Amino acid sequence: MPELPEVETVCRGLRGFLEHHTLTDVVVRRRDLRIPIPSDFEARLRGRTVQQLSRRAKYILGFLDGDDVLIAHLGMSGRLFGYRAGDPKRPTEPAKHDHVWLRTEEDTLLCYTDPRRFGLLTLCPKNKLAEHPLLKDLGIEPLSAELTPRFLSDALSRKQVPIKVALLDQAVIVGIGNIYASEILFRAHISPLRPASSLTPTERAALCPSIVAILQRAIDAGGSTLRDYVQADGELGSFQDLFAVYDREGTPCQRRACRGTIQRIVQAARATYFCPSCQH
DNA sequence: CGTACACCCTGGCCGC
DNA sequence: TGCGGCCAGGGTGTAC
Repeated sequence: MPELPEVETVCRGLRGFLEHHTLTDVVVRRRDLRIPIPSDFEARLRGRTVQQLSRRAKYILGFLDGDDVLIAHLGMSGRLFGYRAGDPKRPTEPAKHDHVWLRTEEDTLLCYTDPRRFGLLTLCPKNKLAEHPLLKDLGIEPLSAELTPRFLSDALSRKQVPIKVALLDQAVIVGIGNIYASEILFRAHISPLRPASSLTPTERAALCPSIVAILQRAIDAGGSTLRDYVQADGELGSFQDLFAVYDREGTPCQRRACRGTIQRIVQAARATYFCPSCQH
């Protein structure tokens, strides 16, 4: 499900439920997620107060009082829902794929749901976070000052893979997933088929503002709602209405004065959408 | 080292 | 209605 804009949206939505609140109850129904939930997970969480929620790449990090950080990843199909006491939508029984239920001292219920179980929930001591295997090789945050034309030039000049595949590489820039990679390249007028190292300095420079603009606009829209993705409070994201190319195979290119038709191709076993007429 | 590919898992949809 | 095949927003282990 989630790329950076969706994870950022979920993280922001969860703050009102979790930040400065204490976990009073932890129930794990399935431990065999992508990484097994540790056996001492419940004991280490119970009674802890969430001091701060933040996002790193596509991970949500919950900094607790005490030694630990809660690490959450939503994989392809993971969701996190918060329900206040008295919310009519609040479930009384776990749904089929509700793997973890958390409660806070004010009786907020937090449900972690993930049918495909590509996501994960785990804990890491704060002083080992930087060296955690899931986090230690992550690249730069695209919505930070680290993203510069200079950085992109250096990083892309050494890569032989197509630029679309390079944008998905979380060791270079984090947070870009399969939807936004196509949208970014459309905005930058760059063909997804171009080897990353073949981009001219001008094209590499054009990529930076496209990355920022697409991700920021998607965050502003509350992320994209495909199939049944919803935010932490159940609201729908709307960036899917602004897709220029993703999932639009066969439709006319929206670019002014372009008469092209959006094509779907497969790269690294994943769908890529682009306009062959105005992306070169 | 970088790259290519299979695989992890469940569910929805489409065609027969 | 049932079934097989394909697809899905992510990430990793393995083989070259």
